[in-house]
Amino acid sequence: MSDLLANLNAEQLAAVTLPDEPALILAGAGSGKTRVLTTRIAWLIQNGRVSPAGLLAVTFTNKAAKEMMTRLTSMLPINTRGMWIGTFHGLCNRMLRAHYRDAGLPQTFAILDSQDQLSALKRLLKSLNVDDEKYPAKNLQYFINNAKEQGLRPADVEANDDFNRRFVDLYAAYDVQCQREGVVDFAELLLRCYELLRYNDAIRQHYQHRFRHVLVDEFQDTNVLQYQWLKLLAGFGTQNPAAVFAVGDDDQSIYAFRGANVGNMRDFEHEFRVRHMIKLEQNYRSHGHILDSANHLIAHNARRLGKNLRTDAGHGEPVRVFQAGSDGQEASWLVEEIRDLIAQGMSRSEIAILYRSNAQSRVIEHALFSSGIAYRVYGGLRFFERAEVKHALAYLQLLENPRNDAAFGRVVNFPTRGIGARSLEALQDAARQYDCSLAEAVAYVPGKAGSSLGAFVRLIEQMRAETRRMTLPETVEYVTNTSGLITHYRGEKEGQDRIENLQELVTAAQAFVMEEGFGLDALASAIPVGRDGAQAVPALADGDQAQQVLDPEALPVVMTPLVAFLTHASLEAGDNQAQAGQDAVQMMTVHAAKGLEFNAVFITGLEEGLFPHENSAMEADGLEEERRLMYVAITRARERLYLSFAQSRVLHGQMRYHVRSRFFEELPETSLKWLQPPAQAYGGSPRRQQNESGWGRDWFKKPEDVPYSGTKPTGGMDTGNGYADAKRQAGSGLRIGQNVFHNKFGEGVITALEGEGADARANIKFKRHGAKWLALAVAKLDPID
DNA sequence: GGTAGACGTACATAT
DNA sequence: TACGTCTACC
Repeated sequence: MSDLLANLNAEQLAAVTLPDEPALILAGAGSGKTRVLTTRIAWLIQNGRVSPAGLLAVTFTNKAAKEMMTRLTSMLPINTRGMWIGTFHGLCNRMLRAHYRDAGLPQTFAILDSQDQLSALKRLLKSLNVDDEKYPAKNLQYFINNAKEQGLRPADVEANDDFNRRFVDLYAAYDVQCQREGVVDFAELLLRCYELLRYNDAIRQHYQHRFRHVLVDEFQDTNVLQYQWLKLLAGFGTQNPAAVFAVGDDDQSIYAFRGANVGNMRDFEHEFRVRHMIKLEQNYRSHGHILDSANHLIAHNARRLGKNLRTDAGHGEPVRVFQAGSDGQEASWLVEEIRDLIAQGMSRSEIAILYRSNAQSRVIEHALFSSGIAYRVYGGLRFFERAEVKHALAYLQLLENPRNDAAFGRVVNFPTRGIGARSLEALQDAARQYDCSLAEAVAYVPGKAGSSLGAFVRLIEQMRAETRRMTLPETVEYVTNTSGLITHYRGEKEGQDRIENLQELVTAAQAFVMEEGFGLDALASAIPVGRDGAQAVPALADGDQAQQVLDPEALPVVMTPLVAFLTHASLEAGDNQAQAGQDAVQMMTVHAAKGLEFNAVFITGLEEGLFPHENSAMEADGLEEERRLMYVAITRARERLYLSFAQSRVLHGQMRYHVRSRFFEELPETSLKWLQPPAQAYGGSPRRQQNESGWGRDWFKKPEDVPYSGTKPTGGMDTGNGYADAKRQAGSGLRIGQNVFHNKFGEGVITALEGEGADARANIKFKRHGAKWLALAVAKLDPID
């Protein structure tokens, strides 16, 4: 029985077993935060303090939510699927689906991701003939999201000048457009759900009665609206509020740019009269020098709740610091250090390379690639964000809701059907005139344009009819074929990859229906009845929501497999690379690294202007946020930490010269090991002298070993080197049977070789992309073992 | 009406 | 580098 509590330290134990009252847990990096949160849930359930249906736990990322469910399943024999554990967006979506009518939404509302939102805004600005020089869609997007994150509708936003008034008007027009099209953006999910709870007494009271415990992860990253939502849900100010258990770390607040408000922690403490505040300061992750560095650094921030991490682990290795002449040298040094680590037996996936912005990854990728070190880059274009996948999803969205103008506009002429800009303009005019959706406006367009448009609408209708009795994977496959997408890409020279992604989408649909418990034979567009033993659907069909919400065990599972899949695609953009699971060095931004840990961590590009980023200087609290970001980066490391900066680097196609980051002056000198004399920084002065540990490798003596001398006018990593690489490869003896690594296709094996010199070609069978002929003069191949 | 190529411009972090 | 817009030409 007490198994759950075994191996918790005193602080953790106290947190897990707190009474049913508001609590704030200040959990330092690596202090077992997730463990405390999940053990708390398990303990509450095991001791009968709450039923699985009576608690709600919310996180920010899908990854964290999944992790929580996995751990919970391993602690208790319960099915977590029906539980209210998820992200803010996921949980709000779920509530909105269950109460779509009260929320004023169509049952099958679609979710816009940031990209979709931006194009919706561009469309709006165009239709209103707004000068996009003066009112750029991006600024408008920022304005709207910012307002929504504060819980403000257009009428609530104060506009003190004409310029701002225009923004407010556009915000209002955007909301009207979304409503007409039946789409909802990320911020709207939260705001709409908040309003649902706020203005509908029956629903609010239902959830307030139902959730006796509300647990919040990463509380420091909540925005104003999320906090308000939590207060409503937890019945703040009512007779019988839920116990809110908030876990967070003010030192790790790094999302101010998307509305995170660290002040929520203080507000929570005061408003909820928190009597239980527990600090988890015992760090189980990092060696001493690493932790000292983190503590020293973060002490430079003024506004903190105050916390100091301690560890029982020894000092470990000092933090290695490298000053490179250029970004290319920095990358070469990384490669050498990583080789050493691998030689010492560290697995690649335990090594992470972190950087401030995604653009920095390329030079590093190139160096790793040339050295044949497998790597994986997080971020960038993810699976569900790819153009061809989005096209297929747009067709699927039209099956659910033909009024979705975003989806309609995306594919009405893709593949091309003779519906050009002229026809579309006529269609948009008609839609405006009759105040209807594009699909409905088709009837008003005369002539040839009208008939081509009509044919498209009939195509969609036909697809809807034909897929009525299909399962989700069948529907996806049918749509990719019948839409003409596959045929279209077959005719394109780079089309094969896109076709494979479309096939992958079918596979993803198969996996999805299995994982989500729909099963392989569930119809795509039918609401499953009795799933998870839930009986939520019939009540909804009656239109009697009160009945449904009064049943505390009812799980509002009202999504059809297709709607659920589309939702999944919007809320979880998926992974970006095929080689998951492969033992590869991990590359990502510091933001993306939050919540993760690695044996060895490289923090690169530690230069003024980059990290701290130059744009941060413009924001209030900007520098402190950068420092917290650096704190997050440092505390990712368990055993080894490496810091590097380059005096020159190619950025946006231009050579830039940087001074090393001020953060170096904020780290404890005794924990650092400079790998060579800290030379005169550009425009700055050296603070440090050589320390006792001596110099590292002398990189400056062997410029010929450095793939990037930084002398090229542009980044140009693909130019020039290709042919030289090919010669080197030819010389290095590629042979049949040889395993190779390709940047794009991943691992493969050579099955044939042909031609010589510039004509040399190899047939390679790739694990994930099938067989391909690649010209050695062009393809970048590296032998692997 | 479709399409390929040239040109200009911008670009931090992300559910 | 990557994407939107413009232009020439089919």
